[in-house]
Amino acid sequence: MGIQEESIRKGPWTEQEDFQLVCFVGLFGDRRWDFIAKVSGLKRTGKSCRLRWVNYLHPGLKRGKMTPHEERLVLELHSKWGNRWSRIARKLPGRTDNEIKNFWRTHMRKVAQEKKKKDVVVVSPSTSSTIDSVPTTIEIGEESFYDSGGNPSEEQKGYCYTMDDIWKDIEDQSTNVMKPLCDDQSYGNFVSCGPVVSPLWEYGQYSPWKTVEEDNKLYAAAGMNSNIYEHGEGVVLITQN
DNA sequence: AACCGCCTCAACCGCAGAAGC
DNA sequence: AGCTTCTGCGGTTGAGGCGGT
Repeated sequence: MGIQEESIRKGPWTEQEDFQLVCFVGLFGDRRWDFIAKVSGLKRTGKSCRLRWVNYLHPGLKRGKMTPHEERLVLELHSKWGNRWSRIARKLPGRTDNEIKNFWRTHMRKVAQEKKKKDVVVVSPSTSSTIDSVPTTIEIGEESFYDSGGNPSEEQKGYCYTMDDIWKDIEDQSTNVMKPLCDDQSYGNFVSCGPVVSPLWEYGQYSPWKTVEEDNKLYAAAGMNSNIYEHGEGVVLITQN
């Protein structure tokens, strides 16, 4: 309570705020969010800063629609782990738990609606609080997935772990367009990661900044000597700190 | 052109566990 | 060992966009 909390900003982030956050994460790394929130002058909570970074500003993020492979992987992993979104996200480089969560909700809604249309009656003891109409059994093509309703059974019995092929596919795809960042994911470590592919922001649509020039300015202002090249559908960022 | 309903996704909240002191 | 602070996770919400009528 008090004066401090009254001045805390909420809601959508502005370009200026993004800029400040990128600068300070560049300086101090992506840890100690309360500290970053304080020293950056952002009237945001550390939590809010972290979320903005993780879900939107992180340079390893892959934007845009999920590929069929990714969708399939999400479904498979959800059938295995339930609503462990962050755990699932770790298996999809460049995707956030939030993104996967959103995808799942959308997906489940669609499935539920299609089920309704087909007039298939499914008993639903699901404990999910968000998707009431989600059936326990979801049929996609020839396969079935079991919604654990956020109460996953670790390694479902009888489940054959055959994700390797799918995962390999994803990796093969992703090596051309993006690489996961190394463990220490601060901007300051770009160089040690070698050339790093930037977020696949589509300018004017996903990028918080509108042009390559603006991006270069931003990273330069953040103390990062970088060159951004447009490359097909995405944008490649090479830092030379 | 205006309205309406649905969909998407960014951002919030509360909670739990980890880490630090 | 116990308290405080930080971090991460999962659930939820609401604004804005979009398509249909």
